Amino acid sequence: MIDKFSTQLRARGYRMTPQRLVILRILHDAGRHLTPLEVCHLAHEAMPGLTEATVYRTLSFLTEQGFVLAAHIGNGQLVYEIAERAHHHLVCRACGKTHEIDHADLRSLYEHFQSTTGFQIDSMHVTFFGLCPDCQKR
Amino acid sequence: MIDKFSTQLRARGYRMTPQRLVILRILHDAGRHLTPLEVCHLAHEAMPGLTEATVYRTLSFLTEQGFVLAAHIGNGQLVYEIAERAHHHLVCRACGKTHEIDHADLRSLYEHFQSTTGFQIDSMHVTFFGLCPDCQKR
DNA sequence: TTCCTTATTGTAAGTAGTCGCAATAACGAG
DNA sequence: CTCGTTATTGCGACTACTTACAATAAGGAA
Repeated sequence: MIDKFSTQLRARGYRMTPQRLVILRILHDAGRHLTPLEVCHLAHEAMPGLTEATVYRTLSFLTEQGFVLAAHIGNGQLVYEIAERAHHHLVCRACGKTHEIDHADLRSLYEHFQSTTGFQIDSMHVTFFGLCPDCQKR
Repeated sequence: MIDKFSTQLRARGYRMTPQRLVILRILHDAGRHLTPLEVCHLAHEAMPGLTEATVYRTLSFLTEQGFVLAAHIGNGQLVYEIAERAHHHLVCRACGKTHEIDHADLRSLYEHFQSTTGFQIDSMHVTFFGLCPDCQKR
């Protein structure tokens, strides 16, 4: 799976490096959202020489390349996740509870955008904010 | 209009201050997205004593209160806008071109969320990324 | 108007994230 | 396998943003 990433990178004129491998593996093994700082810590354990700047640069590079998905989960917090299946989140503005939603639910909206504006949307990890059922009662 | 904000703030136990007035006026007069730093500069012109920390705190406070909408427009960039009409954006990942879309286009999706998950969504300013028609050709 | 409570600000120090540049190393060519 | 090109890293300095805390001032009550 990570071999596939390497091949694709090279095909596009980029290079696979130990640093990128470490970061991909961390995101892959985590199987959940990680903040840049969490990735920094884990990466530093796995490869002490790896610097913070490289982590930030790598995360945004991998996101551009489509290997990683980025999402904003409230008050400016950015998180990253390996790009395995497209999905989205509902986050409760009050208690922070999150609910995952399938990409299929957004497909018809994206088709609508495509036909009315010509934009081909590739946001595969959108966060919507609101109130969960419990917090609506209060 | 700004009087209405003052009244609502006081009704909720908060206070209207010259700093908040300055920042609301800046966002209102701009009539477009502003970055926190743009707001800092404009606020500093309008009220030299006003500090950066206050601008950041005020923007996030006004967002919580629903007077201002925040949106992420790519690589972590956060922008603010006065909350006058709900709308969303399509942003081209390649050239940065933006296209505004009406809130009505998302209404049925939000109703779907409400009925399947119980979450009441209040994201009134979502950004979707993709490729604009021109960049798709290249 | 004056006083009192406490929300809000400024200050200053801290943390998170970015950028330019020289050194390094991936990897394709020979 | 060796070499050369150039993508990528580490470094260090910088910018963006946040936070704790004491001082200030908004605005309700008397």
